[in-house]
Amino acid sequence: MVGIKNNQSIPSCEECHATDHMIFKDLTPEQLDNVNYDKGCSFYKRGNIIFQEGHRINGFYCVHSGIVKMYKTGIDGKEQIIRFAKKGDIIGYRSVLSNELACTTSRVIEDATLCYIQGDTLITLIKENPAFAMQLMQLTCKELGEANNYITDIAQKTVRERLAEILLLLKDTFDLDENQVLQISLTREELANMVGTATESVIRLLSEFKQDKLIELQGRKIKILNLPGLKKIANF
Amino acid sequence: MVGIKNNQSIPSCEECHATDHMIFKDLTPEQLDNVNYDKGCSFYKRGNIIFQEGHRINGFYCVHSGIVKMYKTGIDGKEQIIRFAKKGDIIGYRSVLSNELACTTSRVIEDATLCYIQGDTLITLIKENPAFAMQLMQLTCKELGEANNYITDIAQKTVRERLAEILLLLKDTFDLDENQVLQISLTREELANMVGTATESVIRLLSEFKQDKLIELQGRKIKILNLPGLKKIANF
DNA sequence: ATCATAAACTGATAAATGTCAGTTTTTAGT
DNA sequence: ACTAAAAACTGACATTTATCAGTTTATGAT
Repeated sequence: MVGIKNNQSIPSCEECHATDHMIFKDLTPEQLDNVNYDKGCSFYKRGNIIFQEGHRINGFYCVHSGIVKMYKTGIDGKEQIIRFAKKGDIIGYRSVLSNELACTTSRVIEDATLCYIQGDTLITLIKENPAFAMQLMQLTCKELGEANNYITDIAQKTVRERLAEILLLLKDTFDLDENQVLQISLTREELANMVGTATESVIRLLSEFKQDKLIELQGRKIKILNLPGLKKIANF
Repeated sequence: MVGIKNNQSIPSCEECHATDHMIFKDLTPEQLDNVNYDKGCSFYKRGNIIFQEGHRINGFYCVHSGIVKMYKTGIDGKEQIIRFAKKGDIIGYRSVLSNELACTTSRVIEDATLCYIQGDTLITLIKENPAFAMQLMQLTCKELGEANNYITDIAQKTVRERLAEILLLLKDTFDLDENQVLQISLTREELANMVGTATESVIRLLSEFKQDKLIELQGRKIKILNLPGLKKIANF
């Protein structure tokens, strides 16, 4: 069955399906079709909130385009960015599976289209398709491993080392364009909220990196000049 | 089938099964019996290593008694303790599921008996028993949520706040005895490796907490005198 | 119970990072 | 292109935390 809802405004899962890390890659054509048919799609502008920490969500979202940041709100409302989601990534599934309230807020940082899929659909797929269940578990385990690494980094590395590491992470996640410029635009405050430091510290350290010819700065554009140098600073 | 291997030296899963957070609680009696039959058990003395970061493990362990610490080794060999495992907890399952090398080392801190279960057994159970699969996913999701909380804490709270929080965590995980003494014995260095700070800082801060009548210290025994006071410091 | 060893503790000092206040530049929306 | 608002930047200073070196005490194996 091909979903009759498919039209120009509702992108087909097929599009995301090409993405290599797509979670639905183990679904049968029929199962994928069902997801495609059941889902709802929305466009979100930069700054929009998809869901908020502490709220109940009954389904999860799949990012079709754009970039979403996931963060927790800590002391004095200071954000701690936990991760980003881009095309093919799913967000909110943790809350559906563990039946807990959302533990992060997700906010659009680059205009995005997201598909909403009912929690029941996820549960049904897990029961019907063990390969999909394994895929999902592996995703969760991978995220858990990364979280553990991040804990160790924040606990043991200096702010300088962590900032270098975050730049490398951003490079791996969002790539560089042909001029070696990071393909994501973040404010200094957002960088600080990833690193876990004060905005002023990020500003000062970026300037240092620039002076040391490791990077070049033009507004929010960050050009990577010396990758090995950054890796050395980050202890990689 | 009741496993013929069961004898005094090999504890039955039934014993752990009473533990409320036991992961195998959704198994059918037959499935539990299979696990019980297939498993191998070993006794480990304090200080023994169960498995090591970076090594391949083909199965996972279930703690029957004792306490195990899981840590990553960071800069200059400094440990970062990620979590503890006690009766009924399973360790190493993340590596089995994600098919990655172990991302932590696990070392016994209180003499322990652990059962070893083949990875295949876990995979089979996931495929056979969707309820168990869900249970396991929920465990992973819960750990992931906790990891995210921890990231935010380390990134935003002071060492003082984190130490108070760790004392509260230890209280919740290992309880207090009738004299309000923490039922786990950790060195100052281990506390520092949980908090993510220097040993000397933990020593000084514990002294401060003692002076402020929040706790009492006798060697490694920590007696909680003022729980609300600690919660206030930890921002809870 | 003893004893060697490891852990706990103390003080002095250095280094990293946070905070605050004010100025300049950039960004995003009309 | 214009412009208000937000973000980026700078410098001075405060605070926290780490480091180092040395002393005392507790631990756990025999």
